[in-house]
This record gives sequence, structure tokens and C-alpha cells, in this order.
Amino acid sequence: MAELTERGRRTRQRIVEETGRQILAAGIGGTSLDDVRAATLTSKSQLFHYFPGGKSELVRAVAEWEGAELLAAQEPHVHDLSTRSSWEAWRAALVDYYIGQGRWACPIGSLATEAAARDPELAAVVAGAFGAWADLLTAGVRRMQEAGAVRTGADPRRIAAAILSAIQGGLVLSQPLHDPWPLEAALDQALHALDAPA
Amino acid sequence: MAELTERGRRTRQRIVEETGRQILAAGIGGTSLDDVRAATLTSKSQLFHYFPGGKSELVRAVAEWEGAELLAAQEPHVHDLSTRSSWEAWRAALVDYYIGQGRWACPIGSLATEAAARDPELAAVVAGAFGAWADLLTAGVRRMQEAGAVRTGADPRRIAAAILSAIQGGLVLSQPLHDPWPLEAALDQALHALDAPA
DNA sequence: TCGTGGTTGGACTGCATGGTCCAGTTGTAG
DNA sequence: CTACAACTGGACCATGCAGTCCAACCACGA
Repeated sequence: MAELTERGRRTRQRIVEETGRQILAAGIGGTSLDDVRAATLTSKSQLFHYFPGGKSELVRAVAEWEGAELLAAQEPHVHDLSTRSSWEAWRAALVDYYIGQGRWACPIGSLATEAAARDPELAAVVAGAFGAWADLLTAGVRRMQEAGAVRTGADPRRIAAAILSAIQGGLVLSQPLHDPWPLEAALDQALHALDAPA
Repeated sequence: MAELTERGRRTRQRIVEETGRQILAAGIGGTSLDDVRAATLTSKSQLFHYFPGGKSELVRAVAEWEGAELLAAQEPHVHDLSTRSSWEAWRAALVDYYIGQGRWACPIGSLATEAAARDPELAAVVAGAFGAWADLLTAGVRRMQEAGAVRTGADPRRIAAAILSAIQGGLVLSQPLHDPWPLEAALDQALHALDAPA
């Protein structure tokens, strides 16, 4: 691939984003390169020109892009999270990202299940995305802890993991129902951990 | 299909269980009928003899079976859940089912993600399994509530959904890491809802 | 103007997979 | 013993898919 021109970068990006949409809607297995090719008005050779490793490399690129995109959708709140109202704003932005925009699934979470067994490299990318996300939440929990809203002995990493789990699990339940209430119930209850001083 | 003899029922069951194993390990898309045929020492015609609807009918049968199996693995605790120690025993049985037996994923939860978009009928089966499970947990939460361990105003259904979400989400995080700690953190924190009287 | 390297189009291949078909076997009820 | 229905084996078909290949097309610097 050597170097990319501006035009090349734009084409590559178009492929990544469209593939992301298809995967979110139909899963990795349900997304064929021909679908992507048609939707992006490209050709087979371009797909393999930009992703010599084939489908798996493309999917990995999608995972990286979606991971960044997901964090971007939580800005600027996710870098604050020092007050309860900041957490609330963050919660609203997140639920809107998933539900309001008709996603009904987490671009990373849905990859996690499908990736874990079949593609270790992809699993590593997914784990990295979760890790970065968890780090931001952990920092927020720590700020709340310093402000006295969380018991001093509690481990911020575990609380952050529980909040992240509530999101992912809530989506798992909400998805087949096509109703946001389980997600909201799970997330709100997980956030109660921030209301329990000693 | 008309009627099944004892032998036929056993063959059918063998197919369902083996397919369940394969799906859990590789997903629906990653499970081919030829794999199933080889692992069960059967033939193509048998697969279509017992499941005339083809792969999708087979997968649906698997979902139903796994749903029942999953509840069975939580017996007898899941039908009690009237004391904190009963919840602890339930929690231990569940974590052992997932982690101790090397599953690292929920047979139903992993289907949920893959099914939601592609097969509405399967999504309905999955939603039903979640519903039955949630009902049992809801009953347990209600018992705790009557015993005074849960605030009277709280909605048991939402608490049960949050606990279920913690399980599913915890598994999503634990899976790529291959480490049970996120599952345990999420589940334990969700169970704190049972420690908060008014 | 010419050439080089990134870029694009699309035909083609090989393979895996879901699904069909029919012939043969086993079990069992009368 | 016979007949029928459940059961089993495996060859076969059609299709959809990832991946290959090569020829053509820009864009830009020399």
C-alpha cells in the first residue's frame, strides 16, 4: 500500500464507515464484501488494495474506527464526569447514541461476542477499545470518589466495569425487545454506585 | 415428521446439543451443517428430516433447548432467592456454569446479538427465554422486598433486569479478556440493590 | 510530454455451504 | 412374515462468498 493520497484516504474511510454500518445491522458473518462494494460504489480490487489482509483486516479497521467514534460520541462529558450532573449528561448522550439514532446495539459490544472465538487479533482490538473506555470511566469514578460521593475503600475499576457491563448487558436485553427500558434500568441502577457515601 | 420413536428423539436431541456447542464456540454463522453432521455422526438427510425448516429451524430448536438448560443449571436456587445467602448460592452456580465449565459466553446472550437483526422468529425465542429468566429473578427480588431487604417503592422488574444485564454485560467484557473479574464485579455490584433498605 | 505510482473496474476462480433427492435399512405393529 | 413408516446414508446441485488478476485510469513531478 505504501502511501495514500488524499483521494485514497477518503475512499478507504468510506469503505470503513459503510462496513461498520453493515456489520452493526447484520453482524460480521452477515456482511459480504459484495454488499460493501455495492454500497460504496467501489470494486473488489479497491477493497483488497486498501485492506490487503482481506475481510479480517477490514473488520479490524472497522473496530478501531468504531472504538474512536464511540468515545467521540460521549464527548465532552466523558472527559469530565466529576459531578453527578456530568454523569447524567453523559448517560443521556450515550442512550441517545444507541437508541435515538436507531443503532440498538453497541458497535464494539456486538463485535466482542462474534470476535472472541474466531479472530484473536480482532478480540485484542475489541479488548483495547473496552480498555480505553473503561479507563475514562474509571477516572470519572475516581473524581467522584475524591469528591466524597463514593466510599473510599471501593475500587473505581470495578465500579467502572460494572457500569460498562450495565450498558452492554442492557443493550443485549433491549435489542430483541426493541425497547430501551432494560438498558435504562440497568444503567441507572449501576449509576447508583455513585450515590453511596460511607 | 409425523411421530418420533425413541431412537428418533435421541438422534434429534444429539443434533440439538452438538449444534448448541458449536454455536456457542463459533456463533451461528461459524457453524456449518457439515460440522454438525460430522460431529454427530449423522447425515444431511437426518438434519433435514428432523428440522425440515433447515438451519434456521435447527437454530431455533437450539435456542429453546439452551434456554431450558440455562434455567436448569440455576436450580434449585433460582426458585428460592428469598434470602441473601440463596442469592449468593445462585450467583456461585451461575458463575461456575459460565466460567467453571469453560463457556465464557451465554448461550442465549450470544444468540441475542446475532439473531436480533437477521431472524425475527429466533429473536422472539430469545426474548422469550430472557423473559422467563427475568420472571424468576423478579419473583426473587419481590421476596427480598417482602422481607424488607429492598426499598418498598422499587420496581422488582427493573432490579431483575439490571441484574440480568449485569450478567450479560459482564460476560461481554470477560469474554475477550478471558478473565472472570468483570463479570464478578458487575454481578456483585448489581446484587447490592438487595442490600439497600429504605 | 512522459513516466511512475497510487487508484479503479470488473471478470474470473475455487471453495464452502445450505439444501435436495432417492435409494436403502431398521423397527414394529398386525 | 409382511407391510408400512420411521429412519439413515451419501451423492448431488445451486449459490454466494472471499480472494485473484490484469488492464486501464488518473495525478503529478521531472
